[in-house]
Amino acid sequence: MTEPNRIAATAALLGDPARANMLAALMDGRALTAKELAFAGHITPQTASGHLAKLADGGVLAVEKQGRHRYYRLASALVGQMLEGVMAFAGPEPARATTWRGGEALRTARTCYDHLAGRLGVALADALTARGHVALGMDGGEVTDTGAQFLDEFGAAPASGRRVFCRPCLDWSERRPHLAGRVGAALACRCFDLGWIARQRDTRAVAITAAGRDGFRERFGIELDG
Amino acid sequence: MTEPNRIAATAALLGDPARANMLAALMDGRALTAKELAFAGHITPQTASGHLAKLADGGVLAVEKQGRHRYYRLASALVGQMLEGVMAFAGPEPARATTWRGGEALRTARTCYDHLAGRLGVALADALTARGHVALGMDGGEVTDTGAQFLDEFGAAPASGRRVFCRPCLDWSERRPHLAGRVGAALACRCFDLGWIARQRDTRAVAITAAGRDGFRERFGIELDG
DNA sequence: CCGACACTTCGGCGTGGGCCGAACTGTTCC
DNA sequence: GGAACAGTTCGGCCCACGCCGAAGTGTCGG
Repeated sequence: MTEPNRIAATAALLGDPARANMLAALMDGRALTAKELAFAGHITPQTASGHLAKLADGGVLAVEKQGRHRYYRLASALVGQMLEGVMAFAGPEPARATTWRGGEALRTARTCYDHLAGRLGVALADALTARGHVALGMDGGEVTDTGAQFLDEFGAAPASGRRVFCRPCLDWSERRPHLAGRVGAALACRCFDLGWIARQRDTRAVAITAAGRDGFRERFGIELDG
Repeated sequence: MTEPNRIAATAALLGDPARANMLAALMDGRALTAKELAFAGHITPQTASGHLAKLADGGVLAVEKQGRHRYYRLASALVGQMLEGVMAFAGPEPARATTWRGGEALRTARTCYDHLAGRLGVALADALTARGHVALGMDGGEVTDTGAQFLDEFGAAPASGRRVFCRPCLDWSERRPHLAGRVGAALACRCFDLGWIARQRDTRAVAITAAGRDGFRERFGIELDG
């Protein structure tokens, strides 16, 4: 198969509404069962089964059998980045301000594959930038020495070693880059561990707990109205 | 339209072989006429016209009328990055080494939207890294002070100002990151201006000129066998 | 003005693929 | 063992969409 045809085959996998919905549901990095994904795709389990088989066959999803359940998840970080790329382009409804179902919660805080996005995500990036802990641009980003120290203290030290880069990820609701890559993943993971944020059923939106409200204010100076 | 549906609609645009071929032809950043794109997509002009209208309508392509010609090009850098993301995932034929039509030339040196890729692209990235001019990782990259000075002398200074980041772009043939973003674009542009490389008809592969062979050896220590 | 050319629109054909109901496989739990 | 449940496979329906030939619009050149 030629290269463009592989592109087409891959894109076609993402190009069906039911599959796109299922993939969007998996963008929070969790593994879901076939039934849950059928619900996410607004289709019956039989139909979902066919779609999931195609996605797995195409290397987009990885599947893990566990008893009578089958857990599907994005096959690799490359898949997450590919979807991010499409989302960054497809972006939010152009111009005309809409409030769609559950939109406000999603805009406030959500996960983006393995890191945080939405107003919380960009606020974190802004706070770390303002304090000189990270430098972030459209093209790339980097953790400074004080930043590495801060993250270490915070318990979100990315695997140490060479220079630590932050991959920027274009936020589709805020239209600005936020922290992704290893740094973003470590930060999000630590926030979950601290109980500052919590996943919710059937949505990528995350809830900010009372502890989180305090924590984000004290450690990052972030005040989220709402 | 909900967010996943916009993802699906966008991906569906890329998910047709004829359209994927046309987009691949546009990945070198040039603007092509409808007829040229019909050839690239292996379809008749009527069919191409329909596809191009859809792509333009979806914001993927920008069109410019010029006399009786219509020049189509990728609408924005976001489109290029989206396609890069899909290509990075769809990647080369898995494992089994194939030599496809024009494959060797493409593997040696090609353009990737607005920067250089292939063996030449990663060799440039390696050379600049080895000399401490840039630091590049999977997640991000940065131009050092000596690097900024070097690029300035070379005539490929990216718009100055704040810290200069390099966006890494996963090379689908070498499976390693090479220089993209503003830095990669400036570098590629300068190499074209110097006459070190030249575009070729009907392919994204670029030819390395005699001057280029010398130049890359002298300035970057790059010796390309072949 | 008229032919050549680039490109688009229209109309009709064919097929690929999404959809679901029904039936089948495999696991869990009592 | 049998009921309940997750998930898949099968078969048939149907529509969306890609395809091209033919015809229409607009631009260039003599």
